[in-house]
Amino acid sequence: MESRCESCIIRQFNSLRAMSKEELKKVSDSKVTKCIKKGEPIFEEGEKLDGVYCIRNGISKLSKLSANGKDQIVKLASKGEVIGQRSVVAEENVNLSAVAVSDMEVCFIPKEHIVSTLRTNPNFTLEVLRHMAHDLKEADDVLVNMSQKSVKQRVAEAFLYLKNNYGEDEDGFLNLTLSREDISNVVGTAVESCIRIISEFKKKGFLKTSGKKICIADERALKELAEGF
Amino acid sequence: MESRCESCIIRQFNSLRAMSKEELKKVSDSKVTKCIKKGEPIFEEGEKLDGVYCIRNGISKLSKLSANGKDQIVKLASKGEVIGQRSVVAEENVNLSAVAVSDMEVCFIPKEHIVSTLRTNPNFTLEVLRHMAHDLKEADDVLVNMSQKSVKQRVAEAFLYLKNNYGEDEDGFLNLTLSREDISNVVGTAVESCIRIISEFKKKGFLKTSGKKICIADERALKELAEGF
DNA sequence: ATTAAAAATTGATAAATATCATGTTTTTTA
DNA sequence: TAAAAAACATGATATTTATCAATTTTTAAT
Repeated sequence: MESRCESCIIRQFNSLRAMSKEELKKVSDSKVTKCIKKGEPIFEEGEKLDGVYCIRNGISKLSKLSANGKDQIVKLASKGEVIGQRSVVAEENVNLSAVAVSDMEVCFIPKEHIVSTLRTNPNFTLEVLRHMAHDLKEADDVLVNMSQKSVKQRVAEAFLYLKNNYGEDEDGFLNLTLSREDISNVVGTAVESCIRIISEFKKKGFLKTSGKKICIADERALKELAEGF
Repeated sequence: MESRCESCIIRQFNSLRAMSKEELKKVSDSKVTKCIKKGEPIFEEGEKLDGVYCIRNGISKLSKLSANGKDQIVKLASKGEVIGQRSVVAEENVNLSAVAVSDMEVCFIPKEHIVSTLRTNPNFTLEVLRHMAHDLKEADDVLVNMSQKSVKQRVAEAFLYLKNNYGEDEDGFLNLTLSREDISNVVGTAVESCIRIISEFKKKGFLKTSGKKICIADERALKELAEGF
């Protein structure tokens, strides 16, 4: 199960691909692979991180607790993404909590290797910068959606997002099943409101369910709703 | 009025301070200083930028048009900040429009200089990366505020923000006066709702006005409201 | 200085969303 | 497998916020 970073495909999707052979070797020698069960935390808001986590498998929610006690999910991160990078780069405590929403396998990489490579390998630094620039744009988009779209539109978008990013199984059900509470925390709404909207979507034939699994039955309708027709 | 980057104090506040003497000289030789009147655009969403803008004076709103035709202000940028950097780094079209909310003086720096320095000077790249990491954290915070606080709380926060970041004049009025519409676009609400809340704050003695100028009369009350008491 | 246009304001009303209460179903645990 | 806990669901209601309409005030243009 343990494998070398040098031969890890996951790496190709993130900034680690800009590391040199030697740098990668050091990372590989010091990395620790961990299994994290659904529901378990990887790190918590406010902690000081000693490294970053490269996701080999599974999906994590990155969220922030607000003053009123609600958790806002800021981002979902999955295979190939590196989390904790922002706080290591900025030399600050993490501003988000990371909790597994499915069983995960992650590689912990001590920050020394990241920091020293940042200082010496401009290709790597630039690669990290590009990823961060991308994340920043996404954050802007999320903000605009949040402030300008209705809850119903945001719920519709959330399901489309889940389909586009994590796909569906052979029977057409979404691969990633989030609890109603998690969906509410992505969308930024009360759980009951979220549930009501899901019920409405089911009645209208936009969604179908089987147990906990959800299936997008009318993608076009959801899209039109999300875009605002 | 024209001056050399090498001796510009503004530079100390942004990533340009990590440039070497020679790099800075090239930048200084090719930069163009521009004056932008209140209300005029610096660049528009979707454009391809040929460089970045370093703000010497004045304040700009960075906003994004949503599908329903409303402008969401994502950030206010002022003296010392470099705008357009994200899109130059990511080699993408700008995702935000920049419009002056007060008279401005900016220096346009052709992107070649930024890009080549990014490739060769890891200190500079790291400095840009740190700034971007900071912006990303701020974006997360804004998102959480937006989704978890009421409009009233967000309006209160907006005024506190204006005071903390741009200060007040000798008579206690905010240095930066935004139109009601701009405030609404920061807060993400309808203009009428925003005006009603400002009226309420005036009645309660939290704010005072004189013509267009606004004065924070009871900062503690606004803070408590914003924090949620 | 006069007129036109834009910005600010207020009221009335409708629509969206949250909250509270309660019941059901599903999952977990002893 | 029974009991407890957690997740899901729905109704009733309150609260928040948006929308529409009309008016006043301020700013800009001729």
